[in-house]
Amino acid sequence: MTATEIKATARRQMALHGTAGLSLHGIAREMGITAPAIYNYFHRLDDLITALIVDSFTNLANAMDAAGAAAGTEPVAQIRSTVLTYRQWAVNQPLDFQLIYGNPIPGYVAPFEVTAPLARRPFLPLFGYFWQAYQSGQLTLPCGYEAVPPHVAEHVKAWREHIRVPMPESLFCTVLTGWSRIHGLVMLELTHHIQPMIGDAAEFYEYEVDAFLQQLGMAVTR
Amino acid sequence: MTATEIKATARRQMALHGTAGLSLHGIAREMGITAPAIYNYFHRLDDLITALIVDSFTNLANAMDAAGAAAGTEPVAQIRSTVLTYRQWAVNQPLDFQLIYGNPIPGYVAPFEVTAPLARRPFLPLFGYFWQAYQSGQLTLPCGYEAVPPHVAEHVKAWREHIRVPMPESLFCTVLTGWSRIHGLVMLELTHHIQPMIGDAAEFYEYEVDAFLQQLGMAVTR
DNA sequence: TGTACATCAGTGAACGCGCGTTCACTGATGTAC
DNA sequence: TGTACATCAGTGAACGCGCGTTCACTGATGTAC
Repeated sequence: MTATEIKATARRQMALHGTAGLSLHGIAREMGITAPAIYNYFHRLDDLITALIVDSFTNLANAMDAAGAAAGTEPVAQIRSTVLTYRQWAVNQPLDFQLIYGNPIPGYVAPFEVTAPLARRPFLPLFGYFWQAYQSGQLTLPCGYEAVPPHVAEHVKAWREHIRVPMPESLFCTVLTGWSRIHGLVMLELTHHIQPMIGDAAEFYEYEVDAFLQQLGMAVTR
Repeated sequence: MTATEIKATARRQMALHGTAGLSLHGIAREMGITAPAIYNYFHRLDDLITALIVDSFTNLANAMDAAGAAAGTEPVAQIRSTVLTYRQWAVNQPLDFQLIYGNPIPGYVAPFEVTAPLARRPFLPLFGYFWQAYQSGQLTLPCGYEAVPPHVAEHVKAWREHIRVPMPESLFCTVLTGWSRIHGLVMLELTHHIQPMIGDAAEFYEYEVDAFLQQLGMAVTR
């Protein structure tokens, strides 16, 4: 038995009973061992959950990185591929996605110093792609985003240094609104709120991604 | 004691322990009664949860309706006010919002025939406002949304009849993407994923709402 | 005004269950000589 | 090749706890006569 097997079983348990339904007894039962055996691999249940969260962020980031890298060197294609992978990953392992972007698990407190940098990782390449497209003149700011409100502008100025992409605040904010647009669609799909209205969530997602890119003046060539 | 008091206590319990942390014993403890007493008001825990969900959808819809009605008769103002209320309501009672738009509660199965019509209610007036704005020529379709993909178009054609708003598929879809845009922001705010990046979530939300309206060609007068 | 009765919200004990965690232990495996 | 020992993953019993739900009950309140 290894920590990896325990985590894999935990993921199956989440799929069956939700992120809040995770339990050492339940995992042990499925593995055919006793619950205390797990303590040889994780000090506490919370540590196992943290490990699962770390894995999820890492796997999501890896999937998005790989998608971007596989899409060639054109920013439009890289962005499109990365962003389609965001949804695909969420749909493929919805519970892992819920673990990092859904309701917190009752009683569990995430160690912020561990999760905060990981939470940024999936999006760092994306900022790079957008910055590259902006510099090469392929990207124009869509209307409505010129005037960044004061508190946000101030905050973003400080934060932008972190990711070493010296893009204007308005572009930085536009990229973030792009994230929220796809995130909203994914969440509404995972909670089954949007399917009744549009039928094919994958198709609708692509439609919205392409609309966003088009609004940035980035022609989509498929 | 009334069913209303039980539900109010249940909401406080959710705020403390999350939606998945709801329990009859916990509610009874806070109310200073015994758990079986609650069975005089709700047949099962699941019925209590369903009642909470019904209340949440109703309260959200009422809040949005009131906001739209209070904003006058100009569609732009009505839309803006309704949509700002969407976030405000979520921020004011985040657990009620999680109850309807977050992870499902382990073991609980929602009665679809009850919740499905309720889930639509908050958005019906919005479709009306958009339709009105479209008819009066105040609204122009933003670029990127002209070509609705085939499966979605087919589904929407059937569905549109439900809400008796004969708008074109492309506009219907645009409105839905508007929903997903604000929904994504609210979810990222409630799970504390976007504050580190933009600082002031309320300000950023308004910025995005106004950008969306502007992209529809709807000038915002505050 | 007084008595008999029905109603019914809430009690308290109990049920079987699952939980996280501890603890002393077993028993297979590998290492040192 | 054989013996003594260390290592350590996994066991099994136990702990105190909280859970949803049932059941027979109590005791206050209101009603009928």
